[in-house]
Amino acid sequence: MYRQVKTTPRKRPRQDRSRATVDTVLAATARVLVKRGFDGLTTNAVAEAAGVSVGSLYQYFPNKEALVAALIEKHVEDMNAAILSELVRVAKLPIGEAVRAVIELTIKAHAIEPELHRVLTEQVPRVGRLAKLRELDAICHRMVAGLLTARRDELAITDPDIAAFILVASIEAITHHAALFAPERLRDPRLIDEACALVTRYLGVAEN
Amino acid sequence: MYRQVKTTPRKRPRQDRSRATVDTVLAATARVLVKRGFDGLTTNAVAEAAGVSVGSLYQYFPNKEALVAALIEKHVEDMNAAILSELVRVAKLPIGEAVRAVIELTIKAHAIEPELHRVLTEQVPRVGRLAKLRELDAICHRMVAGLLTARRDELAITDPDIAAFILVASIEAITHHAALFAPERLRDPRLIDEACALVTRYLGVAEN
DNA sequence: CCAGAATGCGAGTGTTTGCTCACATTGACA
DNA sequence: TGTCAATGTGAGCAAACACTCGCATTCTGG
Repeated sequence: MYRQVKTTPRKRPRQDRSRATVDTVLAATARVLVKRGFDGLTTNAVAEAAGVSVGSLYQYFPNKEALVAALIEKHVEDMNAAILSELVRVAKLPIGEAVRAVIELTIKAHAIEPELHRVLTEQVPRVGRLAKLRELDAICHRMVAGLLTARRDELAITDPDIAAFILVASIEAITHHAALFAPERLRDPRLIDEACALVTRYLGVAEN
Repeated sequence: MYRQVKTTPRKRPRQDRSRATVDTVLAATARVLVKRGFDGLTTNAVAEAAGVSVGSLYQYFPNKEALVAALIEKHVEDMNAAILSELVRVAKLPIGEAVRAVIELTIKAHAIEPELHRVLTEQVPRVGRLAKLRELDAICHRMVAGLLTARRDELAITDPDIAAFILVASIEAITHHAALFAPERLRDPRLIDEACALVTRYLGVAEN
């Protein structure tokens, strides 16, 4: 249906030199995206910004799509890692605190390269890159569903799966929306309080 | 920062004939987008699909951007209209019913040209088209904040503005997410029940 | 019925840009 | 130190595609 192109690397970098090249190119891709926007992202521009020749770029990325795909993958992995790494610790806290911690984690994750995040979500077509997003989304979903199931007796929910779906979508959207449209709200403690209230009241947990 | 191009029509269609052309072209744009994706959207392809020459197309749309901009504008207006037109009626219902009605309206709005909706959200860069989106979002936001304020004494909220922000973002996200990633959920009454629960519990309204 | 405006046409043009390839340089390993 | 693989180079090619322009057709108002 949609034009689908290969985004797997053409060649594996074997020496340190070439690994550095790959990193430089990816960093340059991010810089060009932020500075010139998606329209201004040409392979020549990226190569120039990276201080590398187009040829070298094409040694490791089969096409422009692959460049963007790799960048998106890295970015969403970084964001997800920021949340998942702490989720284990959070699991041990009392529910009220756990909820707040998760929300604050989500906000913190959105503070990772925010300009890049904005460009990626606003401008970059997600053709053929949704698989990864869905995958990470599913991981989040399962983790939250797990947390809810583990404490099921403390909560007023019927189906942990549906509850997780609703909560993940809501918290993500509130954070994302605030980050893009009203960044000042993210510093407003009332927003965090209300987001916590949304979750705790839904879960039937006593508010502190 | 980003490349910004004019998207205002080059010429106003004055006769019925040309108004029909404009409509045909827009409809063709939607068809091409759905069938070939954003990458496959070329002005020549649109003209051909519309059974019109490229020249005619350029009489009314100064460039390809304008084509897409007009389509997006129409689509979001259609979706917003579906919600706003009913919102007045809803305002008179008892709160529990009003909440459910709004949620069902949101779902119904997402059933308007769903394939087009998917392509527009997944593939089309929103460069220079966010103003309209923010504007309509702000309208929704104000309407909901108004509803909340009007019934403030029945509700357990402190700031109707923040509450509206949270609720609009959440309901939109739950619906959108379900529509794109798990359409079968939209037919699951439990999802709607739980979404209602999320809102009513947050607002401190007794559940039925 | 006619003149001028509005609309429609589509082959062709100019530019942009993704990507290649023939060659140069550097590193690994014996 | 020599050899081959790995890596780097960038001028230039080829294709795609947005957009123009000179002309044909249709409509409108008098």
